[in-house]
Amino acid sequence: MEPEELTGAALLAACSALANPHRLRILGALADGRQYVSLLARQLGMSRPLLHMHLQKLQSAGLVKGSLELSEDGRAVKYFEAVPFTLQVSPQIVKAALPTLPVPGDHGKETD
Amino acid sequence: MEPEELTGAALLAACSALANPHRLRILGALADGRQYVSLLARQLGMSRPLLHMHLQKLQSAGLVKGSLELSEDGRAVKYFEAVPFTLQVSPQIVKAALPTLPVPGDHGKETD
DNA sequence: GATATGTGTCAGACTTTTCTGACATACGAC
DNA sequence: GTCGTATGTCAGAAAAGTCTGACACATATC
Repeated sequence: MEPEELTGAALLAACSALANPHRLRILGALADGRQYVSLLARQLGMSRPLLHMHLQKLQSAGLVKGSLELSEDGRAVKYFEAVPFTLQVSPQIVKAALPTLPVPGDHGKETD
Repeated sequence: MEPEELTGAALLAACSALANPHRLRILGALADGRQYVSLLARQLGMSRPLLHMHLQKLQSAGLVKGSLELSEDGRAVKYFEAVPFTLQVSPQIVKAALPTLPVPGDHGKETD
């Protein structure tokens, strides 16, 4: 996530993912190390479907990474870990990312 | 906005302010230099009330600064400029900011 | 079998954000 | 006065985001 390859879409996705107190807490908790969903939900005091949704958004932005594994006793366990990114934002960086920012009323498809 | 003084509330406010394509465009446009509201609205192709709202959010987060001035011919003109900030975010930085992140279900007032 | 653990997903309600159109003010020029 | 510029604000609609409760599955243990 160096400034050179920071697209407007990636910047927007990252900021949107970080624009929620729950997701900040989740990311902060994963900074210590990987954890699986159900336990993380108990630690943070939130419902599992809700945590699932927030993790999904964080993963879509590339801020966390999940991997489904099989524990020794055979149960499926999904671990999440924080991606070691460093996001840097300044007015100039935002300006540089604008050309790759999707237009709101644009649905792609117009390459005639 | 050095990491040392980045509170959870400030981080959340900044990310929330940046989590919108219009506001990214506004901030990018102001990276070139100051501009007044009505002209900026025409340049960005958005309604003035809408731009006003977005500028308000950017200002609340401390990302832009507005100043109402009197032009030479006596008309009131409000100029906005980008604050020269540099926001840096990483899992560790988020974790460090968590203690100063307001609790969702907290309305202050409970110091009995 | 029943109970515990883990996984994922869905509909619907609720809340927040976004956006428009209309209204208000003030000043200068015709 | 009327027209143009600038400013700010408001109510209400529309869209997006958030959250819960229930459902599904699988595996291990009692």
